[in-house]
Amino acid sequence: MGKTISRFAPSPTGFLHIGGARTALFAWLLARSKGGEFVLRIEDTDRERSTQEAIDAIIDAMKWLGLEHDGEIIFQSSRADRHNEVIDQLVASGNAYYCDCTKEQVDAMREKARQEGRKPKYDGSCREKDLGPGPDRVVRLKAPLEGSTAYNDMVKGPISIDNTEMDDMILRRSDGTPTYNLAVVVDDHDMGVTSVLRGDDHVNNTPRQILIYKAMGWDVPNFGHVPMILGPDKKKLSKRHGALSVMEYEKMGYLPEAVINYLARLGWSHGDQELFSREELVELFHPEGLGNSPSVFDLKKFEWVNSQYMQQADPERLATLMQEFLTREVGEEEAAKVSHALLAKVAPLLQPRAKSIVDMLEQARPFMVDTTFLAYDEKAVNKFLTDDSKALLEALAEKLDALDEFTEESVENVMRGFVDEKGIKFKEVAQPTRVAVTGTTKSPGLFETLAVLGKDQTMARIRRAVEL
RNA sequence: GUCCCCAUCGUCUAGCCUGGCCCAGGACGACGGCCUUUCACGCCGUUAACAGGGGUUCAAAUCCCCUUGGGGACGCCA
Repeated sequence: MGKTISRFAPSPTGFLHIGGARTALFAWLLARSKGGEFVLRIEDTDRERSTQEAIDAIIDAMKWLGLEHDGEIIFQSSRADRHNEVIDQLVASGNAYYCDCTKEQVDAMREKARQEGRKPKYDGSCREKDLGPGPDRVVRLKAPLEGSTAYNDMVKGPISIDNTEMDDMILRRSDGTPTYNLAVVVDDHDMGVTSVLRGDDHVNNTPRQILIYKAMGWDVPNFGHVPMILGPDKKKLSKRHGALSVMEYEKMGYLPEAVINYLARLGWSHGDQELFSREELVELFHPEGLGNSPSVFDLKKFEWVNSQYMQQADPERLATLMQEFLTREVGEEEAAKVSHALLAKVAPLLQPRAKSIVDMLEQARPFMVDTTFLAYDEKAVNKFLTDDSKALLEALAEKLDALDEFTEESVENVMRGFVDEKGIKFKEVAQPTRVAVTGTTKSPGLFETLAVLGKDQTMARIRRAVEL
């Protein structure tokens, strides 16, 4: 066996949701971990439902996640001629045949079988008729009538099904177009795919596809089927059921490496390890670690994972992201009023406190607005900006105003000294100052907050607060 | 209906293949505490699970069978 080639083959009927992204991630990891290739094929043969918009959305999402594919993107719709060529070969070799049964006739066969408690299937009445091409005729695979088809699933282990369970599936429709199962096999074979990792819902297709490989005399690739993702109610996650586009998570301010990490741990494990860098994932991934039962998407844990990455992230990068989000929110002109440098100074203070970029931006608000626009929380004001504390603030302001250098250290020295001098507890002046300067009772450490705010803003805010 | 797959704390999972180290470990959450200038972070602790029943065995979460429950498939959709 040569190098591992895996693939991701979405049908472009909508955005890339979290389940699809996870499948793509595992396929990507499989290839990368073995130094192989990861190819992308768009299964756009359903022209009714496929849209360019969806194709773009899928590509964008994969790009955001960093799941780069090798080579050109293959569009299945462009390969119909090749598919038909294979079908003709199958007919010529006696592994497929024309069938002129109508849909109604086949439905009747299925109904009858179901009544009799058997598996509903086509009864093979045209198998030996030796029909040629003709209008309204389909081509069916001449599937084996006995024995069984088995394979070793990379995640589920050995799977075997009696051939009597399968009927002679249609390879070419009466309108001349190839069917999905045929197209997938031909494409995977032609692309040299050695490992097919896909969603659970394809387990039943696999033996059928193996039959086609065998009929063509092709090597059968390795198959693996990953279980689906469930919503909090244990129901399958679907578009209308909480399965968000991965780009929705981007909009909510989650980091792509957090999405990757969380998704990887959802259904895959490596001992007790929870946090994995992309490099570690590539190094440690192997399909044996994939779980075989469906898992529930847990937003709380995902948030925790994201907060871990927020803490580790480069402040410069966070500042850039905050600016992007701000731009989306208020437009370029307004966003430009907040400097990158300021945001980069604020970010480290907020890193242990923010669980997403959106959250961080929200908490950065007091740092971004000018004193005149600072919003004061009514409760906080009533509780901490009393007459007594205002007097204290005025006295403190004088001391701060005398500072030449307004740094964390100098501010701390002044405040500590002030507390000693007045014989009060630090808390007694800390909370009023905090409220005066941020408008709320919650903020990063006082000294760092004042230092980042700078002398001018600090003084202005204390003065404004005293007047409230 | 028939076939296929699945089943460990609320959730993600380790352990299962190669029985004993498991009266089941980690993580998130929840709860309590510590730290502390607020809020977080961090740290410490508590909570909580082998779906049920039969076997096999000196010994079963681990092997076998059955039941139950969940999911998927049975398309001239992908």
